[in-house]
Amino acid sequence: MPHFINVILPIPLEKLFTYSVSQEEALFLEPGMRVAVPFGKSKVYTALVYEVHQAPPEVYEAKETHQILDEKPIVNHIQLKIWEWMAQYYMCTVGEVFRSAVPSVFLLESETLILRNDKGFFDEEDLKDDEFLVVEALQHQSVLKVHEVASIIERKNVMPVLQRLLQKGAISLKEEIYEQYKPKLVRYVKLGKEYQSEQQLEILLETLSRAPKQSQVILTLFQLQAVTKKPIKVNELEVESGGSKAIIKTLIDKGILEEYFIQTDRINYSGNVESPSVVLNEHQEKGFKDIQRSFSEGKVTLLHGVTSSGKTEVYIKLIEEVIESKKQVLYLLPEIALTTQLIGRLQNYFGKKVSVYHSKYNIQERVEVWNNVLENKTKAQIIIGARSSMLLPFSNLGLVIVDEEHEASFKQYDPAPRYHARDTAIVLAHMHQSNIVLGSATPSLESFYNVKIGKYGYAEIKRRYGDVLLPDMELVDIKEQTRKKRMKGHFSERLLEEITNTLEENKQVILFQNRRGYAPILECTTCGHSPQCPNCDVSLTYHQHRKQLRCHYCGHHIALQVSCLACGSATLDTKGFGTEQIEEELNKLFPDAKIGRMDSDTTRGKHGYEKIITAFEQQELDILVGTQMLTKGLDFRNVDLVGIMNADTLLNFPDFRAHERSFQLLTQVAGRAGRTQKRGKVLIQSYNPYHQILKQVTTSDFETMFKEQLYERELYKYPPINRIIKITLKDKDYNKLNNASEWFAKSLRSIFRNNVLGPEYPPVARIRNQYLKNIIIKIPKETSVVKTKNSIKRVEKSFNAISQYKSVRIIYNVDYI
DNA sequence: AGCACGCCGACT
DNA sequence: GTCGGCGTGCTC
Repeated sequence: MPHFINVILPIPLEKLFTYSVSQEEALFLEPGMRVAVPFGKSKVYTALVYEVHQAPPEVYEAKETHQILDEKPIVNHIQLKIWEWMAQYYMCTVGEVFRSAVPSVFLLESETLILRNDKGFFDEEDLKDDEFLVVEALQHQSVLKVHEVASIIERKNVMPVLQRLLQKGAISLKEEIYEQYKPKLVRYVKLGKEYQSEQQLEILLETLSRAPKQSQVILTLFQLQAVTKKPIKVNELEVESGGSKAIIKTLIDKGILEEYFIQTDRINYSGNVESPSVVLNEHQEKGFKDIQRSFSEGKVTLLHGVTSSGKTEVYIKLIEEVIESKKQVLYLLPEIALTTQLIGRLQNYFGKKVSVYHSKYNIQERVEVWNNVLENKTKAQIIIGARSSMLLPFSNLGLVIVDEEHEASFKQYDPAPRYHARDTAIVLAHMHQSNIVLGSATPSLESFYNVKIGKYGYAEIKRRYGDVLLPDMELVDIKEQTRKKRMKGHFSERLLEEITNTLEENKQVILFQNRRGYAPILECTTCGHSPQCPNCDVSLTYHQHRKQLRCHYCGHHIALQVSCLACGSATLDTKGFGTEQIEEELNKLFPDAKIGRMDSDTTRGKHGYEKIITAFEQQELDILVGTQMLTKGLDFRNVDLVGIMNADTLLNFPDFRAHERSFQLLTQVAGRAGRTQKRGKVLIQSYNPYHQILKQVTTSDFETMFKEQLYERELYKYPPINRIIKITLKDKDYNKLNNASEWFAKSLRSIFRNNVLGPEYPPVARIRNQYLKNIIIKIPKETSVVKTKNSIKRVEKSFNAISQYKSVRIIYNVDYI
């Protein structure tokens, strides 16, 4: 009886693929193990076993499995279940989920290697010039890679040449798979075998008497060994002896020292566990009790705590209870809120049980966290991480925390799967029968709505920690000020006054401007022209520090122009402003103050934030200018004043969520002020200070904001009352795209009537020379979401049957944010 | 998604 | 003539 496996391939294809295996392999294999399989003409892919069975495929012959890559499954059955749910719900393939769920090193891909064919006999005379070049190169180098051949013969398409060489018997090809994960090895040294005894050592030192540095190294090693019985690291020896790498290397080469390697873990927390337990104040305690009550009813629970109310302590208390029962904990945060501050705090309580997982960690570290979770190790009992950490191989989740649940960055935008980590985590928690709490100072309308209709439980903390008052908020009308010419750059008199006062009191200031760079657009005041990106339909953004104009979509950049490209006049001026410009203005206005800037330009890299945050914490900086990065979970003790440079850019954003977002963002930024004792001050500059949202922010009136926004969403059939799916069509041919999207929208309209919007061009209608058009489908709450998706898929099928539209890409974004 | 195959215009 | 660009179809 033959045996087969159905596998998931990491590509956007709906189907599973069937390969044949031997009986032994069939007995050994389990779902969740990786296998290498041949796919297409020449490639070898990493696939994941989905099922092992004996039903031969009917219409084709299954290829043989190339190789088994795991001894045990690296993915468990709950993961396979959640992947399928994600693929179904977010309208993508399981393969795409597979690709983004596992660390990239798990997905080995083959590379074609070109080898010399020693057995073959061929006539060199018979070779063409480029063929000869390859053969010649193989005389010096036993193996070549395809791209190396390309550079040798200076051509792009090398396969025909290689095919000819293969036929002539000059070369052979090999598909090699690489295991990319390398355990971290630490290098140790010990004395060589012949020199272990004291006598021999003396003789040795004698012979080295003319090499004082070398004998010093030997002596140090001897002393170190006497003190500790542990192995001696090379680094350690180098530092202790004052020797150099070269000296140690010489000794190793001579055989006097012997080097060896020990595999270590990259993830090691070496700090002390300081706080045995948290003590909650009465408000936190009440919140905690409410959460527990809601959990006992089996409900998803929203923790609504004002900024600085100490939600983290409540989480810690919840975690404590769960780890007692040996279950796993997942603590999800938006990427930008994953700060050293917070990680440090959790490690203080839970020490080695905490592991961190997010994209700034290198792939090797991610593999280790993955394996630790898979093996349910104690060191990975509590995972704190961004969106993708919910895809780790949990087998035993007891608690999921989604902090800052309102954050839009929980939704993956590109590539597929375009999933919302909060919503998916709820499904995941359900599969694990785990509790889940969503926390925020400014809950999303979705979650609060779910509380209102009784679907979610609710807990609240209304007071700030230590009973500190919420900051005093003031709106500043900059329209009036601009008219009266009272503005200094982008600063109103009120804001300057407050900054001066705050600095005089030796307190710190945070200024918020939700735009990085110097100014978004460079414009000619004579003709109104502003430089555009040639590949995308956007104006280029001006970057002061590099004297460049850059496109934020495709990375295209040109040097800063002196005169207008259209009319030639030297009357170029900036329009709009970013953090960089604010920083510059501050330097002039407050020459004595130390000013820092925090945005994605200044916080590159794994430890990017830390430097700036630490500097500000330790009061090396007086004023910190930043984008929304500033809003997340940072706890600065000495900040008295928060200034919002311009609230209007947020409010006028063309999106149905703009008002909700503005409320959240402004409230969160304001929450950075006065977190201890003294009441903080917040100034919001705006051209439109009578805007409802601004009023609601200043009075912290979440309920009214919620009611008004919900009313509007209901009126215009937007979430949370209705669901929406955004369909993006993409093609490089403008006319084809227009026809195709009209066709698609028309077909959809025949089913969903006026619940179809568009097709419309997005704000940026062309990116990387690809034109874009959006269609939005609103799904009324009484309608089946599954049926709707099936109907859409059917429309797509007939669409794909039209040959002229085949090249048009279709992208689904379910619950588009 | 990748990749081969095949057709067609643009050059060595 | 050959190269590479792009459209099309297929992958167990």
